[in-house]
Amino acid sequence: MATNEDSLKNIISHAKEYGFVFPSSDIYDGLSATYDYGQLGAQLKNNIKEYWWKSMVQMHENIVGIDAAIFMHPTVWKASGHVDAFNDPLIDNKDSKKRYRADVLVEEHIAKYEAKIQKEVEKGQKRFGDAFDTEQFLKTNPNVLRNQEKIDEINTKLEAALNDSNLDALRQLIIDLEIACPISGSKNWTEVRQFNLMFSTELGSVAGDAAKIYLRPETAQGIFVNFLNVQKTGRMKIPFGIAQIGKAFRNEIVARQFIFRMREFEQMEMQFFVKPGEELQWYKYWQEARLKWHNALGFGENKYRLHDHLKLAHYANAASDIEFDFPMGFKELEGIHSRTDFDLKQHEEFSGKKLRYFDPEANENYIPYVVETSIGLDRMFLATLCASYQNEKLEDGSERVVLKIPMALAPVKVAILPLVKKDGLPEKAMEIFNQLRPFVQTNYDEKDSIGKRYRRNDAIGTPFAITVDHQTLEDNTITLRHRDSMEQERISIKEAIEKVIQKTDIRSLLSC
RNA sequence: GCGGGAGUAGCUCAGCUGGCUAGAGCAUUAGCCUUCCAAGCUAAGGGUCGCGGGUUCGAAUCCCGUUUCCCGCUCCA
Repeated sequence: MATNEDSLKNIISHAKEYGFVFPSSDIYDGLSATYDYGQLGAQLKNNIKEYWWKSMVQMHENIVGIDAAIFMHPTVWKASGHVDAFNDPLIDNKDSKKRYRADVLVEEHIAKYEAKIQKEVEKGQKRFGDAFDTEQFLKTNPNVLRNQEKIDEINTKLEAALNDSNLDALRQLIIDLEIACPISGSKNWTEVRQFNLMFSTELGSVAGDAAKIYLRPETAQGIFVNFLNVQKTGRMKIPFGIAQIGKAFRNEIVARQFIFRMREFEQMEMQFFVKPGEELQWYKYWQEARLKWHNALGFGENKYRLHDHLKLAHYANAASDIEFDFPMGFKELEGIHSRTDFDLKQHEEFSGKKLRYFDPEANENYIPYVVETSIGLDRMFLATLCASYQNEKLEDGSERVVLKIPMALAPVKVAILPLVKKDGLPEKAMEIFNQLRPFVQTNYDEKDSIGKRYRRNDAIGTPFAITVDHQTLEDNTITLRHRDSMEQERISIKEAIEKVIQKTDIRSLLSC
């Protein structure tokens, strides 16, 4: 375990040292759980996006991409359920240091009374056997009535407190009921605090309830509200998908583990609209398709794990995560959800607009079902970094740190290195540099010994190095050095250029 | 939000029973050397010791507060 913790630390240091990820506002001591992507990080991130976008949009004739605004009409979040569900009243027990949802504590308390009623019913059944009339019993038994009265009373108070967002009343209710912490058994509670997972801000210069809008907590709703626009203008036929890459914001209580959980993050989502009844077979299809996408990167199948959700969100009828083996263990990387027609139906209701698809073959219209694939871009970035980072022991006993980033994703594809800084070698190297630049991200480096420059490029994951030596001036051959094997081959400049361009092309990942 | 640990140069850290101008290695820059797998030579730059306050003749070091990061709990559509 200690080694895993160390390895995340090493990766964080490495990411900062080489310009992949910096703490945001670093010179002001950073901002909690916010990070900036540096010169190499931005490049790597863009490459990941490109891989995802192309495999979704370019490789599927029935998937198109959009880019919706972060600001959306406030009612969107009422319809989606986020306003209600992303709003939790929380309370801490001061002794056990445990945190609970205040309303859940009360509900669990209510459940105790319900259990008592159930017990009475069972007792009654035993005593009276077949002659027992449950309904009659519930209406007349004094013990039951007393408990039921309690339940009703608590429920009334709980609802009143929740509806008025009266946090003090909620706390008072917990104290009056003498609810104790299940762990410590203590009744030493903090204040109840409201945690809203959505960031809000004001639209326009006049503040007020009407102008209060949210930063989107997920990108999916931007797709749902554009369902008809895209379907009509793109003449899309079901099944079809809409893809989107964009930022989302959640005011997490604790955001941690480097870029794994941030308050501002980027999602790559695709909502696939299907005929009702066919959603589960498409769900399976996308599960497999997405695993294939991950496995094409070659990190190893054992790095991934499929985790089915047992407890489903209110909108889903099937859900699973693709988990990745991060240094801190297997964690969610991508979610695949069968969202049914929940979202479109809700938007129909709240907007009053029909969000239906007319199926010409069946000659009927319906609200499509939705299968969603949703991957965290920042998590994908972290997964790539973690899987690529290796501290290798070489045969001669020395060590090297190398990022074995898949070639197509590597921020820099090739380094052009003159063996020495004289005899016209830099000039020759520059020629090659300029030839390659229009095609791939290329670095030129003439400082320090050749071995040192190789190591520097290993550390940022450059898959190829082209070394220009004296022989190059005579016969136009160079040494092509491979990052992963450290092997070298002597080939012509022309061959080397072709090889580098071909091997690092994103197309090598897209063949399906 | 609670508890634990930490914050000193770009990175990794030493110094921290208070006391000269705050150090090392690596990295960076310039020059030398010219060598196909780091760690050759010379020189230089870089730090208000996370921030604020206090104690003291004197604080990186002691005290208080605060902030950021890591770990655990918690939360996680």
